[in-house]
Amino acid sequence: MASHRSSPDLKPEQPLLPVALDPGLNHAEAMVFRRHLAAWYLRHARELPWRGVSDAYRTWVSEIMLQQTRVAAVIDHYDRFLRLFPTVVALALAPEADVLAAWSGLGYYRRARMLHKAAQFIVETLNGAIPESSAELRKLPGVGEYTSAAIASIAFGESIAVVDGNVERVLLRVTGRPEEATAAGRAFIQRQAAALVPHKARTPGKNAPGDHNQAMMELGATICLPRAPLCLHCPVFDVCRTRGEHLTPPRAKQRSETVAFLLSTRKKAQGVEVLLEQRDHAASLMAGMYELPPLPLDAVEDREPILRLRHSITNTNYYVEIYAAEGTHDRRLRRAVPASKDVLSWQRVARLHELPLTGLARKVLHRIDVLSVGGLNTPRNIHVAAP
DNA sequence: GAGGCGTGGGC
DNA sequence: TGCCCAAGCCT
Repeated sequence: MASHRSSPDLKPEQPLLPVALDPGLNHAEAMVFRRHLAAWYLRHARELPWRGVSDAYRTWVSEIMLQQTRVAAVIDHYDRFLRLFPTVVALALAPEADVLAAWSGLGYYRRARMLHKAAQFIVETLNGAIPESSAELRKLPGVGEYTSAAIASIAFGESIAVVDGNVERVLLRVTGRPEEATAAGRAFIQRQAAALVPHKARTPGKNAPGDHNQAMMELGATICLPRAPLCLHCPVFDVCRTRGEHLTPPRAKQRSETVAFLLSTRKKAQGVEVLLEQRDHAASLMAGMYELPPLPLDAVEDREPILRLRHSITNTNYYVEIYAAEGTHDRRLRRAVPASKDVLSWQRVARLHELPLTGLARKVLHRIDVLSVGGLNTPRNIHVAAP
């Protein structure tokens, strides 16, 4: 690196960096922040299934599930996933389709594939031991900056800051810095977060860094909310420079679209079956997963759906209509399905929970009571009146 | 570095 | 029924 001193006769082409304007917390503010946050977390931490467990595998699974996913959705899947795959070895040995089936409804299915791959890597090359440092964890597929820091601090007490969407929002509001999607903006947040993390605990049973990181996220998730922050309940109100007001860039626009799917069932000796379509293995979206056969809208113009619901995928709000074809009687609707025969198959409803269903298919089949939660019940009442 | 990848809650 | 997002990662 060259010297930063410039010769006096050299005219600077750009103004000097506005170092004096760096709005980070000073040392005293950081101390107050950390102490108040810790006290608050002790009293207000939610009881969540993955809290208070001392099993790095479980921490890892929970953190992968929590990526861009709401706590409530994770709670719905976490216990069942761990019953099916209680150890990293069990996960590594399972067929990928089983892992996807257990993930059905959580979204971002690549996470499940990468989790599965990482488990196989751990078993085959690391003797089944989950790496204990953030640097080593970072090498696993599906484990990035956030997740490596989260697992290392929560499961192993490493003193490293996690920065997720919650932490970023909290730190932007506390410091008053406007949100900007630039390297400088991210570096600022990273510096602030790092300055707040406690040292690794020496007392056995204590985990100051892990608790602090979870407290930061908990604050963002329950108090420092995106829309209407609950500032009067905030433990760091005293040191907050904005108290809820901060600048954010405009968000991407949303689209809306109407789509239709076919619900076709038949009765066999072994039980009721439903017609499903398997998505292309090369599809970018939900590759290889099963869904109800899509119908062209012009094939259903004169009909009434048995079910309407909303389903959003990334930037698109889908208004979904489900049309029923009973047994083999309704051939016209059945023939309107554009899919080729080799991607269509009849699946026994009693075994649907073993299939990697898309979230929408799962939701529809559940809604009309073909598939109950967990897939344990036998089907009943397939004919449902339109709402 | 931008864009792709799912879903459901809430107003 | 429109819109905003939530404990990110990979390419």
